[in-house]
Amino acid sequence: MENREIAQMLAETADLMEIAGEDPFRIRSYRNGAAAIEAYPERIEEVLRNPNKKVTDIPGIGKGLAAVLEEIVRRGSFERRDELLARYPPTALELLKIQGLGPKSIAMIWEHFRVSTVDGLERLCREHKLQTLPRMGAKLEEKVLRSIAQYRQSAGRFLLHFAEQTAQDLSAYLGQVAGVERITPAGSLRRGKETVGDLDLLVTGPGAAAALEAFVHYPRVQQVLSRGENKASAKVGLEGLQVDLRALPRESFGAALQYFSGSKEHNIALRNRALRLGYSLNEYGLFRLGADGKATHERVAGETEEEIYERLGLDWIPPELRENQGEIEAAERHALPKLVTLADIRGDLHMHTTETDGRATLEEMAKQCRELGYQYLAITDHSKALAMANGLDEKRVTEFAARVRRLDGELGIRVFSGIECDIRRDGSMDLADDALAELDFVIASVHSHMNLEVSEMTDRLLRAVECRYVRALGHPTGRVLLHRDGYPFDFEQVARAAARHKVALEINASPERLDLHAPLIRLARSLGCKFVISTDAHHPKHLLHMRFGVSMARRGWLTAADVWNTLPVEEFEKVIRWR
DNA sequence: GCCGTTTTCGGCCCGACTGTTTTCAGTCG
Repeated sequence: MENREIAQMLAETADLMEIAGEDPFRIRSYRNGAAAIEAYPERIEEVLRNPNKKVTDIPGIGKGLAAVLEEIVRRGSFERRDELLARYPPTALELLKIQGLGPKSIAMIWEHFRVSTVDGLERLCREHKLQTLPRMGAKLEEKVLRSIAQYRQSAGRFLLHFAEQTAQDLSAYLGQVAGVERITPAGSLRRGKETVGDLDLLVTGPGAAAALEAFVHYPRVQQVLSRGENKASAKVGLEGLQVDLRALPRESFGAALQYFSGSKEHNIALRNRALRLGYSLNEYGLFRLGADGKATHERVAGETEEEIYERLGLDWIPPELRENQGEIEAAERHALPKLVTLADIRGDLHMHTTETDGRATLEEMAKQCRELGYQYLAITDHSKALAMANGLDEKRVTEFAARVRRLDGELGIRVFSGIECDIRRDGSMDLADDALAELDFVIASVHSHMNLEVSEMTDRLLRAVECRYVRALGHPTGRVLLHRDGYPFDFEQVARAAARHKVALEINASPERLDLHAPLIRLARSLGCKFVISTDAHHPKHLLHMRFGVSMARRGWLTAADVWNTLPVEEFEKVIRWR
């Protein structure tokens, strides 16, 4: 079993314990344990098997959880979890994802109505039965109905990094099949879309058929949906991500890659273009049209994507741009932007340490940044409004900045002192000016009061952007993927102000946020904004999420020149010290 | 349940908001 799945089992049990009203500190231990295991670089199964190692050496794992881990690995569950699942149906966990309902309410709803599903909950709200329970009223019913609608929208989709991980695991497994030449992800994963509905994998080589056979016997397959000569589909993993694996002949690999990468809108436009030029395009290749207007068997392209685009009079279009948002016209004019790449990134400008809610020290984070080949980083812990994260007050800011200055240069990498400063409800900064003035890089972020009126939220963000110490606006929309929409505000107005005040908009690379997204990036760029791409890392391994932020930037048509943290350190320093 | 230890049990992040109350429980971050 994968660490991620073990962690999920512990976290779910913690949720169930919360519904059962158990000791909150014990629940927290389960959550801590889950986080520790998820972040642990080595497979827990291996650690348990190795007599020279102890799982209790992992911080957060003691005797109790060690026994639980052993039981999970041995039989796929553990006693406490089984007991709780006998008391509460597993669907009750789903209700926790409905905003406005917590464990106490879910327990009460279950006790009173024996309702534990989203559908059942919706009925209770519509029939105004929820408000018969203590402390629940009409407003809550409305809120829950809204949350249910939002929840349904995101159901069945998966975060980009989860889909990527599944693709990598599967590729490693299928790569061992003899005669497999290459395995390539297509679909929205290849386009770098922030969420993925299902995973398309293409496999070529003489062993492609054998790969299909191996795929349906992949140990993590939960359910085989279909199995043909050229394609197999299955639900993979406990999470049930649908994977479609297609075996392809080499001569049509490019056509299939193009076809299955999408987007649908891009492909429709491309096929229309092919028709106008006297071709027919499908997943097997680009074929010449006959005198009758029907496709002949004369294949003029198909082995690579490049030759297909070329035949259609287009430069090759990077997958991230394939949304039929002007990329075909630009490719025709040879005017596609030279998109920013991961290799362009020279620093990471948003991360947390053990000083607040991060899991590694400032030295550990800096070392990891150096290993990634960066020239610089900014340490940006939370400010005091985020009490739950042990945010820094003015005194600690000053002390911490001094520590950062001492460290700067010592590890062979520039370390800038920074803060992720909360924007208070009225738009003022959570820290006094003289504290902010000590820092090199101030990110202003909203973490509270997210349900203000549009005008109030807009004014709040405008005031933050106007603050002379602020250099970047952190995760500007506040969205959390599959969980919460961004707060409403006049983005255009704020972006204009950011451009005017030389405040960069952050593209937050954390897989749960990926905020900003493509349409807003393009809009902001057109208004003259600059950007930073940062990971918001709370652990050294989160620093590797930079690639997701770069994908978002590419989807937003950005070049290296649009992104501050592609600058060499001397130039970057000039940019942040301009006032 | 973990941790650190004044080695055997006490402490473990908490403030603000919301909707429901009429003094606060539950939720959120």
